[in-house]
Amino acid sequence: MFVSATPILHADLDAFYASVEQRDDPRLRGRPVIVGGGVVLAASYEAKAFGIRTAMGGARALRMCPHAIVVPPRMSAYSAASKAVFEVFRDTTPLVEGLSIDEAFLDVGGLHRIAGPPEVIAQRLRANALAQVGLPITVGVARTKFLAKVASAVAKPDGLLVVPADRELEFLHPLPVERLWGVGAVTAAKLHALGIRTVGEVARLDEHDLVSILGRAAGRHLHALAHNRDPRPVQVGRRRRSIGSQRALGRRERTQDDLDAMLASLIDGVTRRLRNAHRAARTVVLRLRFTDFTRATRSHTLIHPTAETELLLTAARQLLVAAMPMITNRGITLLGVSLANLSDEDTIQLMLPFEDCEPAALDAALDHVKDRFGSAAVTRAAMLGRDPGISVPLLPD
DNA sequence: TCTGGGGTCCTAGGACCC
DNA sequence: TCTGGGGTCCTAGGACCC
Repeated sequence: MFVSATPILHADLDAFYASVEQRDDPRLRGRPVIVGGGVVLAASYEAKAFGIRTAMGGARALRMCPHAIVVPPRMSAYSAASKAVFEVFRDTTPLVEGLSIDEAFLDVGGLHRIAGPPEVIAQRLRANALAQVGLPITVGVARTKFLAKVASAVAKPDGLLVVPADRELEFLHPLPVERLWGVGAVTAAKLHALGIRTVGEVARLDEHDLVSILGRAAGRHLHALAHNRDPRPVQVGRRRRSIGSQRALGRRERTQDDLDAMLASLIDGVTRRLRNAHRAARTVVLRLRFTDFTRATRSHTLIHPTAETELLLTAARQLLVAAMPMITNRGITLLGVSLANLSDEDTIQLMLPFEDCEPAALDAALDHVKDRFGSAAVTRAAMLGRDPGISVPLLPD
């Protein structure tokens, strides 16, 4: 009996921001559109035909295509469009794993009987996205996530590509190494230096050799992908692991007061998003970029997670003050902040040093927490073993 | 007009603990 | 007393992705 392997769809919106602009303004349709200003955030396929690429400087892009239309980004419109498309995805199957604002994996393994074969499902998905949201999507279909993603990249724009289970390596091995997920400029250069240009050539390498060239994780990862071994399932409900915000500053000199004000506004925005997401953070990361394009990060981890602006701002300020000599020396061009080590907002955990975990000390800590949060609903948790602590469900203000 | 803004994951060293 | 192994956490940096 034929048992079909779990088919996975990778759905990818084409030139996402630019497509939204063309959808919302008929005058932009069929014309080269650049979203962004100083830097190209997205380019329509008409613009890409002139060689314009994402992250390219705006001036250079306009030299390549002087009649391109430049529109400022409208992030809220893209966010709304993304939500609408993800609704279409979830109407197809509940097993949707979002990868970014404009792409997702769909596990359609159990759907054959009710919805037909994967290519039919994929075709319908494309039609629905276009009819219901007005945006073109490209879909790749394969037995593994990785191959589905490669297939959609090969098929775009506005395409559909199914990689049959018995033709996988035939499809994969002639492709350039850059198609492997996780191969960027640096890794590609390393491989090229060894005369390795195709996925098939990577597949002929020993895993051990690949690890010695690229490091443990990257080596193993690439070796597996080159043989199309990718057992990762589609995961629903993955949670964000950090929230951040940054601002490019140009090359002007900045005083510490300028930077401090900017930091306050970054923290304000980011903590707002944190609270909206009902999360709390334990680690504050300060991100810096300098005139020579070197970067630095400075981080501090708090004893317990918080979503309070003041606490996080204080920590960020201390990092900034400590970094001032470096900033003065090298000239800052970007200031950013990101919050990591996220947890759910409705619970905070107080971790006590092991030696303090006698009943009396725990009771004292409990009282402190009750004072602080005025909560009668404080519960003790995880008091045994190596990780004693107190878990506190926060009451709404 | 040299290079935006949002993320993820991995590595490596030091501190600390058992 | 000395040495060592194994584990976790924190910090900083780097590669990569869209």
